[in-house]
Amino acid sequence: MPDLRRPERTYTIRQLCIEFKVTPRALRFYEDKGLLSPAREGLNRVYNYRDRARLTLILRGKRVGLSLADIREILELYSPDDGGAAQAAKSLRKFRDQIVALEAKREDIDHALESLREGCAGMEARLAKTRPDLLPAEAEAAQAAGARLDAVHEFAK
Amino acid sequence: MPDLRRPERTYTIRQLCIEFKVTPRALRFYEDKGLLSPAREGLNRVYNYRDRARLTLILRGKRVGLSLADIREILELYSPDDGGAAQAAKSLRKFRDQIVALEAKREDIDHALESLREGCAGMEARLAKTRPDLLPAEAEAAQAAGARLDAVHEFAK
DNA sequence: GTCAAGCTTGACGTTAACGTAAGGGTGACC
DNA sequence: GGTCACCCTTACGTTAACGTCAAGCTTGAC
Repeated sequence: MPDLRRPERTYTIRQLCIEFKVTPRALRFYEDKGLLSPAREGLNRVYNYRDRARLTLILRGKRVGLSLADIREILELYSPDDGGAAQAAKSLRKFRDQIVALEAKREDIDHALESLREGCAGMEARLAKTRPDLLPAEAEAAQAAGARLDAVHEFAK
Repeated sequence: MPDLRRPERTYTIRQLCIEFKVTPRALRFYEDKGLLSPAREGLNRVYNYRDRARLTLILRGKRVGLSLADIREILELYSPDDGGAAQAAKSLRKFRDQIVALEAKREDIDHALESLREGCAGMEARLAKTRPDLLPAEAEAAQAAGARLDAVHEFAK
């Protein structure tokens, strides 16, 4: 029984599905869209280590909000199919575009987290006054840090 | 002509649409889904400062990949409609859930950015060997930092 | 030999988040 | 008084990313 991550290992569709908690339909769909292209054994799909790596990238891309089309573009950037220096220069531009877009997303997330944390602190302060018994254990730290009740209302910017 | 951000200001649907680069249809849709509820002047919608603030939150939520349903839940957390301490405790849990989810997303973005930057560096190194003339201006820094060509292939994890 | 498990390819259904067109009201301007 | 330029509602269309059957092949277990 080989290590689940040994490079020479191969996977059935179901094995990958279980590992990554997706459905066979999804994997076939990604294949349809050109994001995966596993080998075949007769009719059956056989995924190898590279396919598995691509899948992790696909799912990560999805989690950060990229469309399958975007993800496909990125995956194509990594495959040295090439087409000459002009193509490479174009790829480089796309890489940079994606980096800029993701950095913006990171900013948004940071803002959102800040708002949420403020709202959270407000809630904790409020609960601390009325029903401290309902507070989760680690909330005292937030209180000690000086949570202000009116933070609830500062949700805009 | 009042300051565009004075709290007492109101906005027509079109004004908000232009400012935030969305369509009237989108704003009406958000209203349909319970994320906005502007006042009316006859039939016409009249948005105030609070509505505008909610809209910024809605769009930010969208950019970080939340569904309108998620965003609505969060918005409801901020409105002190209340319902007692039990309700507040529930809200607090939801706040924390969202925070945890967003932190995970941040992690994903950081991973993705790392991969992209490696790929980018690989591309730059490659171009530097073949057609340095096609390189954008600031690329030398990356070269000096020791970009390795085979980084292109380390896209998995 | 047949039965269930797991694979395959269609092909139609579904949900979210709007787009788009149809039809109609109101006020301002020339 | 016609024609913009807005605004409204209703309703059907669209795209992405699958879900959900349906029908059929293979293969090991009993």
